[in-house]
Amino acid sequence: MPAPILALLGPTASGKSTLAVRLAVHLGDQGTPAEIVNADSMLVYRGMDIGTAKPTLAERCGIPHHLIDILDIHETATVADFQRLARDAIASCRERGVVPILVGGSALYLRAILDEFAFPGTDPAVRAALEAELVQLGPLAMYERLSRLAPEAAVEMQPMNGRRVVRALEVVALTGSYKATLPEHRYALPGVAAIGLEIDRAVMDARIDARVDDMWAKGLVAEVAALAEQGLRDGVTASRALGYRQVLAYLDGLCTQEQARADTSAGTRRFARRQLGWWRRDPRIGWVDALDLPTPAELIAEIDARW
RNA sequence: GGCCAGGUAGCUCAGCUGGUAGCAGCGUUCGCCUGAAAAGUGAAAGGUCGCCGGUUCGAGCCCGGCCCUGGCCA
Repeated sequence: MPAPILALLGPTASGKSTLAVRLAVHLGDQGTPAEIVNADSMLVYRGMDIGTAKPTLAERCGIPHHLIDILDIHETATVADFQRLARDAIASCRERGVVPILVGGSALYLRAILDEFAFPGTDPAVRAALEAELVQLGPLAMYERLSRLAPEAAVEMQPMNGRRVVRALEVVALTGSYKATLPEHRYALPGVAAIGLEIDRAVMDARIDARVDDMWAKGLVAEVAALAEQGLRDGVTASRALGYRQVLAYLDGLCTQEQARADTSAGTRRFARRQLGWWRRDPRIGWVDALDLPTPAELIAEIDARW
């Protein structure tokens, strides 16, 4: 009988990381070792600690955490790579009789890991050329091209969404066709129990504001300034992270520090709402109240019962 | 107390010489999403135009009074 896979998800600042560690510690005490597999797109970056609310070593309570601090800020994280790494980490846990607890707020990453998700290939040269054209010609011209090359894919897409249009054109160039819809809600891996943390909107917003203030108090600006010295601006993904992008704007003299703080808050609230949209229509998730959390024992009992 | 500016969507504002209020920005709500996803994108809902009266076929826009806000002067 294979150990189950636990997946813990929820919007930013809902308390996922803390709950995950408590669950892992509890399971360990029960004689079933558990380890945490990160499913958060930004925790992978070394040096990005304050702004990502990366759990500290002390907060990890000795529980091994996989896929944290695995990339340099100038490297580009991608779903496909992450899918492979996370599945490897999960497989490794199961081989060792360890329960993997997948924790994260990157909805696409979670789906890519747990569901039947196959990514067509990529080609850096093709991609770079298309991206250059996007800048040059604008999204509408690219969309028009896609309409000619793959009309069935184009109708599924929004003309102004240059990012998606470029990727579609890349895949068409490489394989001749492109399918633009997400797969069914069906796990590719056996034995998954997904738990979502739900939290009152007003409380969530207040927590986000408090967390952003806390990041500032802990020295986010200094962290970003130091990373900027190391080339953060060149990191395609890392430089876009919430908090980092806004502080970079401040450091570049584009806004005041107070404006950067407010923008980080607003951006994070928007992000949290977008996260919720992904999970709202996923019927497999069992929701628990983040403000009235069950004890680890209760949660495990409920998961067992539902199994 | 006097002078000036202003009171229009939750917020910031637009509104040409009076003709059923603006594809406005932000926010909110809802949606999309396959190699940057803490990214990228679409849609919708919100207004007795400070209050009262007048002029007019018709007033956010003109006239009078009142209330409120900011600035200047006393």
